[in-house]
Amino acid sequence: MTDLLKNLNENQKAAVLHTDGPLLILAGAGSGKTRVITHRIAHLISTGVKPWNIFAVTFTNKACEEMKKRVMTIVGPQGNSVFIKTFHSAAVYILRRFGEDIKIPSSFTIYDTGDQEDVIKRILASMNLDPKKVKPSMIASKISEVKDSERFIDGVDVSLLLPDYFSFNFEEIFKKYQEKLAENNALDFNDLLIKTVELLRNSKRALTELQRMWQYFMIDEYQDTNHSQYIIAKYLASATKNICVVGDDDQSIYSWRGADIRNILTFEKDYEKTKIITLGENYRSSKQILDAAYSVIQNNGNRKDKNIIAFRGDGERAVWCMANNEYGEGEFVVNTILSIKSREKLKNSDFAIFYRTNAQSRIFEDFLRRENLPYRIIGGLKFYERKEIKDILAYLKFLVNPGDTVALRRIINTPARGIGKASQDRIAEIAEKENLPEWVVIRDELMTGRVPKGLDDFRKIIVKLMRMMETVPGELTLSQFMKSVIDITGYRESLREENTLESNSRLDNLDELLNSIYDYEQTFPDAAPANFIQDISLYTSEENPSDDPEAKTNSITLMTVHNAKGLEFPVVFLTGMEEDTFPHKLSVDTDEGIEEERRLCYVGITRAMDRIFLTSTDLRRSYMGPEYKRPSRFLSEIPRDLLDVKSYTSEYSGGRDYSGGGYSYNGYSPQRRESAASAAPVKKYQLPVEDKNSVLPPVELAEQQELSATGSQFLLRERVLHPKYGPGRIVKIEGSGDNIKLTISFGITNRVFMEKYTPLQKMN
DNA sequence: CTCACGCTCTTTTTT
DNA sequence: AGAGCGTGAG
Repeated sequence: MTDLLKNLNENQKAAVLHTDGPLLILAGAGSGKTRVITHRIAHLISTGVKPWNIFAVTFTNKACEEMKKRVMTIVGPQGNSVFIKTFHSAAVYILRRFGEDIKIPSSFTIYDTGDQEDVIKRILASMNLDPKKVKPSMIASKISEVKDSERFIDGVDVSLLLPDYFSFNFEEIFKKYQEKLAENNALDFNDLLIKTVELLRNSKRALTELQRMWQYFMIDEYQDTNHSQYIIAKYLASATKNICVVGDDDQSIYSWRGADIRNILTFEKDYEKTKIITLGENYRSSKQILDAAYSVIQNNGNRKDKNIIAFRGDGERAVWCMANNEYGEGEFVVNTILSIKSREKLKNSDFAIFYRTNAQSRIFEDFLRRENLPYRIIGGLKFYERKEIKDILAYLKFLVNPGDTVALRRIINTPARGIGKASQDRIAEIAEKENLPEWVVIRDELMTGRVPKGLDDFRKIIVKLMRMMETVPGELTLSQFMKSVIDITGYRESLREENTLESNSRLDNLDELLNSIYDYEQTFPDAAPANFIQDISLYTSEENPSDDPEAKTNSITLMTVHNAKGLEFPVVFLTGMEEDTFPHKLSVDTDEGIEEERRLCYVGITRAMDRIFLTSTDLRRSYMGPEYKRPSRFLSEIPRDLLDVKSYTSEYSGGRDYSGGGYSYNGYSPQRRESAASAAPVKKYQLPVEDKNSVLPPVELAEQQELSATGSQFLLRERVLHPKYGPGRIVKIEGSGDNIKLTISFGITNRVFMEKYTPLQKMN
């Protein structure tokens, strides 16, 4: 067992050896935190603690997976018996076992954000509120915010928690929402935690039982816990007080979700005789990277200053590359990857591209595909959020829980059976009047008047599937049953008939779903449909289930900075380092907002082991049109001697253009070209000729603008007056002679005209 | 009732 | 650039 401690420093050792009593580990980035946790688990087991007596929770699915993997490598198969979960899945486990004590049937389903919004939409409709003026997503996040709040969890009435500035009755919506969920036997993400708190408060039996089972607690990312998570931990650990929490206030990035940084700052007050251990040595990043990261985070006022010691040598300087636009940024990133790969023996999986928002991923994907570089995206468009997957899972949800009207609405006319809105409303009406579930109205054929033919089909399909499901698992495996669901409902058939590119990809996705169910039942052979449904809802942040392991290890990773927490890569690209992108526009108004963005930036930089590239653009297109960008303030917080500044200009524009006069200019004039040492352009793309000039050139390059060689009487970028559309600007000239086509931008929209037939007037 | 088309609005991070 | 909605034809 001395082996276990061999590769640890003094503080890490102390943390591993302190097994009994409260322990607070302040673990800076790269300080070997996960290592300590896993070794600590191994050490506990080696001293005779049973694996199933250990409870370890992390915050995200990915971190959880990582921890499981690493525990398994150290302790072997008995690692399987250690309870390692996310907070939410731990809550599901607890509620499934003991929820009956507070009247939560164990068959409850979990509503994700989409389901929540469906419920809210229907409530808004019933209250005659315009979903355009009152956005369901806004209501959903407000509801979530209330439910996350400390006072709500401590029992304060909703009416006292609501701001009074709403033009509508929020309280009524809230109450109806809660009723609807109860009616549907559903819990949302907040409920999982809240109900667990309620259970632990009210069920002595549950608490005793759980406390007997779990005697050692470990909570990772403690700075990200919200109030209910804090309470849950407190209840569970109250018997033994063997609680070890790990965190770093500099990496708190979830306050918008109710995470309360005070939980870590006051831990020592909550638990008497807390032992505090600081892990201040960074083993991950080379010194220059660490210094850059540190120079950023130092600008936060509200933090405990810590002395982070770089263990590694100086390494390479951080690079800041200013690109002319997002295509330049994408090209720079991909070129740099190719260039590094050609010089150094690095695998694709050694590279990661981070961005602030998921929407930024697309351009990187395009460039990576172009170069045939395999990549995988974490988060973003999630597999289980695809329409066809949600549809089929909605069938299963409904079969398991026929009270789930959200699922019913989803499937009743999917595929189309001629049961339209009118019929659906009538069913709901009858159900309301007779005080029966909607499904019973359908099942017992209580509908009067004109009954759509398809309704009878639907009834038969559901009854048949319900009978079939009774034989699962047993006669039928879950995956066999799900295959039947896809077939019997006619879903597969309707996609086959469509026979488009899209429908075929949907069919593929359904096969992937069946594969993932098959995998699931290998792990849990006795799993009933209900268990599967419950597990799957929490699985949403997982990547595509069919990603084969090979691809996983040989792919470049793309993800948001939030998703990057806890991970590390030899080469990191932190992209979109512009004001209003990172820090994000919606966070810049408050000091707290800025500080959280800064912590996020710190998290991003400290993921890098050997090299970090920060990129910004001068001009970025969004759906609002092109916008001039100023470099992120975080860049200016890094001293110049820690930054290698480059610039990169791409002529590629993705076949689109930036022109049209309508872009906003927020006062920044790019005066950077003097340092224009172009970075590692390994390879220029073959550009379609007509794309060549379609990027609006930077101001100082404007004079280099070539004259159009097509024989047009107009010049590129010339201002013209169109008789019908008014003033515009020529952004593209194609063809020659009588066949010249002009693309003219009028603010947001572009239109193409034949020069010959269009009476344009020059405007200069 | 369904489908297709065109219009509008979209602006963060995740369990 | 894309989703979601309303409208109008079949």
